[in-house]
Amino acid sequence: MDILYQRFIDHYSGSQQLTDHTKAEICNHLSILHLNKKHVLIKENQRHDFAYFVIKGAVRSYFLKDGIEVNTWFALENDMVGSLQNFNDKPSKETIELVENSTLISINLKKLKPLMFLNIQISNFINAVIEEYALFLEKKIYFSQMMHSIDKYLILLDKEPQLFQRIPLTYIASFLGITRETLSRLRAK
Amino acid sequence: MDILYQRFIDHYSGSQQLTDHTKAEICNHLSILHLNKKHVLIKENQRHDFAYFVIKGAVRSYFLKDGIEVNTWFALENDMVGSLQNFNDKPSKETIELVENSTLISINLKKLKPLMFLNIQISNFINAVIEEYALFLEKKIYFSQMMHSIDKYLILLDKEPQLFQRIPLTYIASFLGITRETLSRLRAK
DNA sequence: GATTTCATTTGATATATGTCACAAAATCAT
DNA sequence: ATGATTTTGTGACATATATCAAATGAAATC
Repeated sequence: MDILYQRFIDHYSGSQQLTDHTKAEICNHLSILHLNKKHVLIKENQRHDFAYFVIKGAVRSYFLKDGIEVNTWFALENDMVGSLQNFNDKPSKETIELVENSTLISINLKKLKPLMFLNIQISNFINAVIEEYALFLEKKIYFSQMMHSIDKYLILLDKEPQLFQRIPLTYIASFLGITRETLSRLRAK
Repeated sequence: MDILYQRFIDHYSGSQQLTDHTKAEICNHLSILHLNKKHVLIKENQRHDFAYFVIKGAVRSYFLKDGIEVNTWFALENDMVGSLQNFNDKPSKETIELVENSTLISINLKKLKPLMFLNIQISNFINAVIEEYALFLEKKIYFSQMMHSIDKYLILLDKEPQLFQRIPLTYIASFLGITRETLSRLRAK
């Protein structure tokens, strides 16, 4: 098995030991991709069969609100990107686009998902992926309830300093829910 | 099987047909509770073994930020409340408290969770619960990214009108991330 | 390396929301 | 019912952030 696939599987198998057979079944639905900056993985309002795991690179998610891009998050190495909507055969609410030239693993959800009704290890594996995602969303919500944007800025700077090296401030400001001018002024301190 | 248990199980079994044996296994870990307004189901920073499904009543979740309650959501009939943290044996980040006298089903996570490694139907059942929760969180985040609070107010009024009948405006304002004074002024239009 | 494009910073002003103080209304407990 | 408590509404003013405009700085393209 490719070492990159191993890395993806290890990242989500947690306490559970997967048999070689299960690992092979999962790998059947994985592929490695090399794609360039600005490439769009998932388009808002479209159905897609794939989710992606970032091996190397940076990715952003955003949706359009009154014609303006609202950035919702940034994924770096070992993060998973995709849409739970897609997992349920519904159109994505977000566009997902590369911010750097990146190496990704694509996961064929359409083919992997039905296996969860046949293979309990795969069911628990998918469970782990969704659970990690839900914990991540909880953190984001907690964060978004901070009243002052200066607090949000400082926490983000503390918890995710890499973002400020790799993601344009315009996108970060949008994620924080403020204009780029305001972010610039907060930083001038 | 109690009809209320049936209602809870049906709500999450979705496409999947559960055998009577599986249903019985789940029911072993359910109980019905009648509790009064202000009763605290889950305390911030404490571990708990239970999640709850609202049969009748209203519940709020909040955490303390600089000594101030920040309300994070309100659950009504057929909603599930609890903490993913508890599901992973970690202390809850939120306090969950009844806003009305309520009837609830308690779910013993500590005992139910290990069964997901033994019974694939239970694994998929738990999967459905967590997935619905994650979709709900996604909606909340989308909502929280609305820039103007007037938009948030109007959307909430449209999508969740019952909240305004049953949940004090102070709590709703806190959830919207504005003061009660500001909410009061928005409403005066 | 020069040119174009994109990202960031700074300034002046307008607007939205917060804060504090208090009044009015609704709800609760006795 | 009555008074006490909680919830909601209104006013005056302070502050944070948005908006618009322009300058500077950095990165990509040729």
